Amino acid sequence: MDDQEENITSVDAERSAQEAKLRVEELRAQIGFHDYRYFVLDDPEISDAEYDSFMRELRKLEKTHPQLITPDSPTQRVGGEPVEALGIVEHRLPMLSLGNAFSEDEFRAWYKRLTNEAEGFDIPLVCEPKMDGLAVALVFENGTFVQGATRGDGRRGENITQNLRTIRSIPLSISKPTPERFEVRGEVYMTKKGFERLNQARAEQELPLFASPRNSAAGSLRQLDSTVTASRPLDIFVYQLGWADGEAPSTHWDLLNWLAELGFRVNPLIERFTDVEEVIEHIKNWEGRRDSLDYEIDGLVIKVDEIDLQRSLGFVGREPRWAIAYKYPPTQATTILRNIEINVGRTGSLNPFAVLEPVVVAHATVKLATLHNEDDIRRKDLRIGDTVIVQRAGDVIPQVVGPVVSKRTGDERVFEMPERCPVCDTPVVRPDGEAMTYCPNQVCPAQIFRLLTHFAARGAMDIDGLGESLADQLLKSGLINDLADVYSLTTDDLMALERLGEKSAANIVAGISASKNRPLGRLLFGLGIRHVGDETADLLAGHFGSIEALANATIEELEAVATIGPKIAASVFEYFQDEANLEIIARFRQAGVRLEGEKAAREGVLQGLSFVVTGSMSGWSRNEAESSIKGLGGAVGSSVTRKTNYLIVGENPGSKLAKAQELGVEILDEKSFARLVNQEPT
DNA sequence: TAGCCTCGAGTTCA
DNA sequence: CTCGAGGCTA
Repeated sequence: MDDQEENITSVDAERSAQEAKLRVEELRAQIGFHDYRYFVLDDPEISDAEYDSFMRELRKLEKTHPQLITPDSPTQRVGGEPVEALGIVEHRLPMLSLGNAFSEDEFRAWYKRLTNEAEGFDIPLVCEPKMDGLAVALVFENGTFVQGATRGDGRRGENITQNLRTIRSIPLSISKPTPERFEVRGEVYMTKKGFERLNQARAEQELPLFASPRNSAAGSLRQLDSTVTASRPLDIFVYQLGWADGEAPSTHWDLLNWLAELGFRVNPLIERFTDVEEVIEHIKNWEGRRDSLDYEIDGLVIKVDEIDLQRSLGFVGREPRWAIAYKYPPTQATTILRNIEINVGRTGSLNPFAVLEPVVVAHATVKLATLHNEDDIRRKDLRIGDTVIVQRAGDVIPQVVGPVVSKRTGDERVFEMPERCPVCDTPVVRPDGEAMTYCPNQVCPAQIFRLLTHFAARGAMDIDGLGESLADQLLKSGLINDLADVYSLTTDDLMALERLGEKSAANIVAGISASKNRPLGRLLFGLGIRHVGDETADLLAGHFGSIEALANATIEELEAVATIGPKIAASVFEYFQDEANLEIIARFRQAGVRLEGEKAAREGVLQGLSFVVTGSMSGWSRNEAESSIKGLGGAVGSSVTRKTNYLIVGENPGSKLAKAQELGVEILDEKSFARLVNQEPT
């Protein structure tokens, strides 16, 4: 009897679990559909009450059958534990930036270059508003949203999947057939209204206000606790397919429509044109109307419609040639140029900057702006006391555009470059033909200070805890006089400094110690040799393999390296002729700082060879290809020259192929490349 | 020698 | 993000 009873209940339980599963799926589909109607189409089909009752039922079922909860359930948009830190996501295909056109002429020039390559045919173009928000990449697997990331530096971004799930117009699962895996790109933004409401609420709670819709969208997306993100009025427009394992439409226009059909929110203002003149008309049209939108845009993006044509147009550097951002003039403000002061850089360059009467431009208060050099000030005819026009380039970097001449009173002073270094009083020099004026004193305190902070900075030796303020203290106290002194610092030395306890002193010493093992390229970069930035430093490290070898290289040997010309060669050569520099390196050696390259690089099979990559490969991203070349000691160039040893050709190669054939550079296809680096594509 | 492309160096503000 | 400058090709 007992047995039978148990059987019956377990059968019941099974049946009800089965039913619950079906009902849960049904509810999710319903809710997904109504989310789409409400948040994407802005055209709800049912009342809020009906919607709520679906949600309630789903929550209840999930509570009694927790095994049915999946991450793509609408109940999971909000919630989950706050995370400690946002993870890092490598983009399978880098997220690039766009070239800019600031005028009709620049835009026409861009189009002309396209038509030249397309043999004079008219090229259909698609125009879309350029949202002032944050670019994100959304990855879908089997129709389910599985990962979302910020653009970051383009190669890797932050994992904000949980935060993106809270944006209701992003479908968590797609009911229509989709490629097995694909990535959609879009811009997350906040409406002007939403931003104002948010700030109002924050003002009432006496919380600090956000500066702009863009800033608050950025802040909201980077929350560690997604419930905070959920409370922020974010939305998204998708505008591109990153990549897809499967079929996708062959024009950008069709692609956008397809994305819309899949349930993504696509900006309804997107238009397609077959004639450039129409595009220009459209651009002009929108300039006046941009304020009427409830979101901020900083221009329009114009893309080539044909995706095949996009592919064959390819890229220049990090920018696609098949798209351009037409930027509306940035917002400007006028203020008073109070003074022009001088910073002394690491290279001894005297860099004038404007001290401005604080003024709000594009949501930020501007007080300072770089003025680059003497010529620039002359060219603009800026005088101290002038009323000047200020803007933020790319809505970020403050820039003095020029004086308002009509506001001159006659009391303005013309700027004169000082004749002596403002820091060490050494007479300055301006080499022939150069725009910069320099303080020639190699031990000018300003130069030493900048050199030290550069040495310790992130891209160089990356010494934790050694920032500007500590560098300043160390130099002033005389604990450090040159770079090598860094490695003789003790915790006792540091504790003698103000406001430094035992713990932080120990941390700094540990940071210094950890920096001894940085790759050779980082050290070379940190030395601050003129014309040797991070790229050239890596190149030299890979090529020579050790400081020793580099120091002993002749000018000819240096110049033999691709992209090293007479100037860089001379600069490097001279650096190692200087006794003081050699002594510092000797002391690095004593302190145990690594002065050799990576083993892989030095013994790399591609040592001394230079490569250029063109076209796209199926098994490698460009980054992967380049890093495996570099990992084996090879150098990667961006254009084919006589010094190039191999051109690696993927699908739809660009003009580099022709050049390589012309110059007789050896050409490798993907397979032979994979064999060469002795590694199957990933 | 001009023109294109990259790299280097200095920079702002939240 | 900007400008300047170096390297390289045409």
